Amino acid sequence: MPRKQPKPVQRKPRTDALRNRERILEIAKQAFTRFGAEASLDDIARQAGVGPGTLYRHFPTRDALIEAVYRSEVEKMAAAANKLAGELPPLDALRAWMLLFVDHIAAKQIIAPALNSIVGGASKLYEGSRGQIQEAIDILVKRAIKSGDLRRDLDGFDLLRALIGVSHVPVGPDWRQSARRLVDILIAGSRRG
Amino acid sequence: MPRKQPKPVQRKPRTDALRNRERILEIAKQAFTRFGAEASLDDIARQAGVGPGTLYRHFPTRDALIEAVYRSEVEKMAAAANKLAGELPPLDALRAWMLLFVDHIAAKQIIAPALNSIVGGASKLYEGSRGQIQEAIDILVKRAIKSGDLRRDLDGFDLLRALIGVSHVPVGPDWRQSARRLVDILIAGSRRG
DNA sequence: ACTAAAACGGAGAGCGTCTCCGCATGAGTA
DNA sequence: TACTCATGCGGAGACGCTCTCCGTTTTAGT
Repeated sequence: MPRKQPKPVQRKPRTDALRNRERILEIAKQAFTRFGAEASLDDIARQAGVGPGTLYRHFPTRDALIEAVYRSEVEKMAAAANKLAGELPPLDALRAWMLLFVDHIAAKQIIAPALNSIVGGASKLYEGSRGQIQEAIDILVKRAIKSGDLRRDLDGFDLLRALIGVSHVPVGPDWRQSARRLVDILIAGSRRG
Repeated sequence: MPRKQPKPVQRKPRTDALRNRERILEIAKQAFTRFGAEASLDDIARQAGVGPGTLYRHFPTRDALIEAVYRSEVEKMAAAANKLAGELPPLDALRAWMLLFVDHIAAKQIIAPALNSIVGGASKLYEGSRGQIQEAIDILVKRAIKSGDLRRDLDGFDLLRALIGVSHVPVGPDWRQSARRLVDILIAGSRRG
């Protein structure tokens, strides 16, 4: 009998690793906001005071970094869905969430390509975030279908795609109004016919 | 008195120039379809049998090339709008055009980022194509408003954005169905309330 | 045929991505 | 505290892409 089992150790992650991870995320957030999703990763690493190797170890792909940066936003949207579902009538809740979604995006225009990656990304990496957002809108849609407000054949994902489209096309000053109009159209068109 | 005026010459463009331009467009079309809007321009040049310099002289920016490649598609969409407007009742024409739009895009999935550039692009270069597409949908929307089928506050551009959104998010096998569902929703939501 | 304008195309500067691996550091242990 | 080795660091460098510059070639016009 071995006295020391191979120890399924899960050593505490090193503090410098954690520190670096945070630094990178912080800088990346700024960089993506300033320069869009194309920001130079080596630049981010440099500004964060780490080597490129470190950045790539933490986030193997650009997409992984993007997802990490926006993960908290995604989680906020998911939380909001639950909250709204508990507070408002089905249809109002859905409308409120959709408006929240576009507002949220309008606030940080740059998020759009990122979101696109998250929702559409083929990579397994996104499964998590995509799942969360999809779940969020599904909760609201299903509830509104059950209550009889919406057509039975409605798919939340379709709405999501339309929303992303709106946020994707860069646009002038009437951004917000345009977005609201579209949400109205989508909701109106989603009602039980 | 100068015997020879500076001759406002408009020399016939050299045949090799034209030939190269066509070659580049042809290859670029294939490349964008295969690899998306990120396809390597030097590669395109190489395959077209010209130097990078030649490609860049004809199309100073990647966007310029993209627009040139898809210009004919844009023109097709514009022509279709006119044709449909003359053949179908207002609402049917609009629906048909929207379906055509997504089908057209579904066929060459890769077109989406390009379209995005064309519609949203800040650069003056796009003015032409954007104008054409916007005009196309506006014709149909305005007609349907006039006939009383659609809400008066509808903006064709809003619909366009939604459509682009749909085409933008890469998606699996149910692409087409999803697109049709969304068109239905948009049309239903656009009716006079 | 001749010539000047037009177009070509490739070498190369510059930037970005991403990997590899020798070295530094800090978590566990006594 | 001292030791040790897994863990993490970071920079050098290979590679690919974009875009420019400029000497050479080609062609339209005469």
